[in-house]
Amino acid sequence: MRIGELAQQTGCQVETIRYYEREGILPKPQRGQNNYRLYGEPHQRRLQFVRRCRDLGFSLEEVRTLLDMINGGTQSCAEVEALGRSHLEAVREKIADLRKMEARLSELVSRCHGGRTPDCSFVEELFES
Amino acid sequence: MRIGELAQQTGCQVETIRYYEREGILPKPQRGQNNYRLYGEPHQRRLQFVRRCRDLGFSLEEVRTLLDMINGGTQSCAEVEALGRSHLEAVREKIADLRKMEARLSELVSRCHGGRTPDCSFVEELFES
DNA sequence: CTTGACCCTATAGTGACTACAGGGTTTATA
DNA sequence: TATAAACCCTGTAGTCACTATAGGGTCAAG
Repeated sequence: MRIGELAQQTGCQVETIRYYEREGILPKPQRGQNNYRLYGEPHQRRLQFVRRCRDLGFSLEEVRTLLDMINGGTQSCAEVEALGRSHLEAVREKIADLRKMEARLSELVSRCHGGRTPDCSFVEELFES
Repeated sequence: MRIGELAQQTGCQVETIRYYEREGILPKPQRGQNNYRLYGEPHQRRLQFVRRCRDLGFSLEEVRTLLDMINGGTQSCAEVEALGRSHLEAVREKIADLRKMEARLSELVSRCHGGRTPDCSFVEELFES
């Protein structure tokens, strides 16, 4: 199939697929007489793997690492697990950060009573505290 | 004070301060005979405002909007509140996203029992599901 | 005087895309 | 058959919010 269909099948943009190829995340596919890329199931499965990892917040570098582990053929589930746990920890930290942000924003917003007053506690606190 | 001291006082990098000036977030300061930037308290207070907004996850564009509201002199606390609430909502959505991510990662990781097995459920699920 | 810290401008790089320019190929329709 | 729109290609630049580097000037302390 051509790149447009692969994009549809995987929910990944055409341009992103080309980007992944340039970055070495996807191998170069075969080409037709017209120089169009031609993809088969292995490419599709690999791209779906990449997208799932990305959806889980893995960076491309981490995805690359995972793919290397798999393709090395000497994949150790312990290494994969370690990467997964490390990333899970990062996600939890990010959640914690955002929760702090949320709490502070909630507080600031709750002190807003709207209106056309020149004194806005939201702004005042950000300027002073 | 010079830029290095302003950086220290505000916890903001020298290069970031220059960047903010280029982006129009900070007004151009006066210069000394040596062409060094010279900052006073108004600049410091403004930069601290910018940093606090950034720490709360506001984009530079949103910061710019807030500053315009304030400097327009016709600031309406309702507008500020609206921006704050909208942003708070975005933060909550991001948290929800991350929570989903966390849950999925937790699930995948919990199925990992380590070891040198060629069958890694983590990888298998990402390739197949 | 020397040297290291500080300052300056201009420009490029980061990560993960996304958009655009300019041009070729395919497909569906009149 | 002709046409127009959709699709494909490569190369390059832009997005966002910084961050780093190159090359050069100024200041302050020893």
